[in-house]
Amino acid sequence: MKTRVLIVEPSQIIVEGLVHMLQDKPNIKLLSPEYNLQYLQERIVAGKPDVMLVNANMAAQAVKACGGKKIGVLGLVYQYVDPTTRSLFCDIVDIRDSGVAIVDKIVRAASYSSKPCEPTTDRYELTKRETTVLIEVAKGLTNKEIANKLNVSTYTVISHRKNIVSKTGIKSVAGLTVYALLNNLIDENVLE
Amino acid sequence: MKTRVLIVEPSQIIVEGLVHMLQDKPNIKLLSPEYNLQYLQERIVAGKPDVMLVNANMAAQAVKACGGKKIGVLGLVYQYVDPTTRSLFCDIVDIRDSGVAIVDKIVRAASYSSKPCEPTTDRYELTKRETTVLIEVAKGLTNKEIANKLNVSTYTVISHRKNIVSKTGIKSVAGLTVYALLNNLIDENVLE
DNA sequence: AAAAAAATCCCCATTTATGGGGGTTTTTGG
DNA sequence: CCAAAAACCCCCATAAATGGGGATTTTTTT
Repeated sequence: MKTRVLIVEPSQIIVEGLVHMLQDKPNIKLLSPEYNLQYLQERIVAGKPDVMLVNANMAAQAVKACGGKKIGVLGLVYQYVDPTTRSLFCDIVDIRDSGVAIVDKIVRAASYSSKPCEPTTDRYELTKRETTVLIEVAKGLTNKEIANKLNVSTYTVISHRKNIVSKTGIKSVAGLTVYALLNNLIDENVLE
Repeated sequence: MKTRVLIVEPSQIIVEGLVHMLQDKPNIKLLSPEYNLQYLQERIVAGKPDVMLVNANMAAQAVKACGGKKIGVLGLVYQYVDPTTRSLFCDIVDIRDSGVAIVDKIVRAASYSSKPCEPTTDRYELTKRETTVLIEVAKGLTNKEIANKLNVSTYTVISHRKNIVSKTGIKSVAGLTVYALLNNLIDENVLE
């Protein structure tokens, strides 16, 4: 029986590429792809995919959308993905993977789907303020500069930073920067 | 007359995607794509492309390979590309661009190619030691830790860091981390 | 072999950051 | 309205980084 695959990916190039690489495989039935998350839940109900191949940046929403259903969720990765996000997926498809490798991962994910991808537990979450502070840290501002920008005392900024560190477990500015980058909190233009 | 386009991109998915998006366009003639840089120069001589669409990570080599020839070089970008690399290209094709946008950029790049893409001048360069220090900084190590790892005194590490700052103009650890990430000096696994 | 560049090392004063502790005031959700 | 969470503020000691200033020894290039 064919594995039903739903691709969820905003890039037309990649969707086209995947479709043309997978469409004639004997053990795969491609559902028509989704380019965004808007109607994902409806698509899942209607299409009954066994496996979803999802842009890694849409990780959390996609996993939520399949809400307990037995769907193997594969992350589609362009470049950098943090371990936390990675752990949401059964497996990772890298954009540089060969066609054979991708088919292989899809088939394996389908068998995975007997145990549904349970949303990972105990995920910390940063508060609004912590997130804004993190962003400024990742932009390279000092505590004093951040304090001025946010109109609070440096004590407050330091407090938030302590919380960020204890929640994420990341101590260094470098690590926090990567974290912010990976979570799309900042982009390449931070390099003044 | 059709614009001759050479795609240089290691990812099969992306190449397939681009080929299927571009192959039937009336004003574009696709040369068979290259997946790596090995025979690029020969391919350029043989195929006489007007435009090259090149993975941005291969920027420097690709521009060098077209050595003064009148070729419009477009950078193909997955995610993050630093301004310096960006400046090597006539224009940037983002992986999320639509088919129409890509065709448009190709056509414009073809007219560009009357003035050949001259490699940017005055590029500073980090020395070997500076680069290794930068990498460790971007991994989040302290000067002391770096000194131990490299078996030099912290004074030396600090010296190197001063040089890095004066050469790159980037003062913060956050900025240096982004820089290292963009230049593929470190990868996602830095998040312990 | 001489000059230039890279790599190494040192000191000092000042600024920032870290890690620990303690709080109060707003906001938010039930 | 009340409890919990978030946001805010403060102090201290220590660690680390920054921004100046030097210097010597290796390597590399000419």
